[in-house]
Amino acid sequence: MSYSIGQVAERTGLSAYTLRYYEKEGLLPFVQKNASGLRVYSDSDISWLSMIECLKATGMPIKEIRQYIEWYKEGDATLSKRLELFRKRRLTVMQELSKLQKILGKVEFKIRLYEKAVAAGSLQAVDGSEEINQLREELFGDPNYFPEVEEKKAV
Amino acid sequence: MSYSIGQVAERTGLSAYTLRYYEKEGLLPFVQKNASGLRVYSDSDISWLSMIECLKATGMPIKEIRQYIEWYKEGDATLSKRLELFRKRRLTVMQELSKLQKILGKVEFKIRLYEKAVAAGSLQAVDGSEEINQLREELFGDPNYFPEVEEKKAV
DNA sequence: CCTTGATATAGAGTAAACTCTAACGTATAT
DNA sequence: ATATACGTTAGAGTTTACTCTATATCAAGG
Repeated sequence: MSYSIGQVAERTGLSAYTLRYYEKEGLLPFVQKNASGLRVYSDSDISWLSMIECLKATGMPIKEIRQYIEWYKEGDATLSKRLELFRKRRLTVMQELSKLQKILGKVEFKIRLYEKAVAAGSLQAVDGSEEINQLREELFGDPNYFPEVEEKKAV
Repeated sequence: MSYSIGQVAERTGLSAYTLRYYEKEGLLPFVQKNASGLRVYSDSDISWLSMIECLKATGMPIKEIRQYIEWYKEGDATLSKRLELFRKRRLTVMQELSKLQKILGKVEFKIRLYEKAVAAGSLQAVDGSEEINQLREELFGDPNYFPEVEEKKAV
């Protein structure tokens, strides 16, 4: 099947502006144009977009995604570079997952705190309480925790 | 304890530029200045920074963090607004976690694919294979999956 | 043929979150 | 007391990823 830019925009949730921008940035080197210069997207282009969105979701900037696509175009000589790239992405995603788990714990602590505060009609009445302090201790240990700095200390 | 801007930068991993920027944006309304105009940070300011970094990690923009801080300054009248804010943050983080889990699956699929390709010395030799196609099917169903669009369909 | 709507290009504009510069004041160790 | 490091402000600059504008061409129905 083949698709117009509008159809691809509809299907992917990206705007036509964004699709042209991606192409200009070298992320979609395989999109064809017809005799009148209109873009014609194939199913393969849709797959590429799906992969691009995946890499973007791992926190990868557009420049690096272009690098991956250039490696792809260079063929089997770059297989191990691409493997290494995906391994790095896996590490990034796993770190982000564990960071977000901790963040979720902190947010849930705040929800419990504010549920109590709303019930009591006052934040001060509950913030220093035994129960809340113990919970805070369990969740954080150090109440002022800066993960970025901890990582540097660990290295 | 009290700290200079440089000490806070060291401790939090944020630059002094960023700390001043946060203050200008209304995120740190409690930082004091001494007689000569130098900033003096307290432990409470460090706690606020820890909370700000937490909210930022949930994907919250600075404008909305300022809103939260303004609600805090308004006192107990805004308790339920703040509770609602944290509940929304919890939802956002949970959605991001589940998105990242899916992304991780896709990245791990690519790693397996490229491990085989590196071993075979060729991507084509493995990409269409039974084993890989089955794995792809199990992992994705639809090979071109656009979560943002799916969400819209679901609503 | 004409209108309407989609698409083309080049290039300007936007938003967020920093990041830095310039010119000047403060703190402290020799 | 003076060099050096650290801090102040206002405001300009940067980066990323879009997002839009202006102007022109293309496609399809009446």
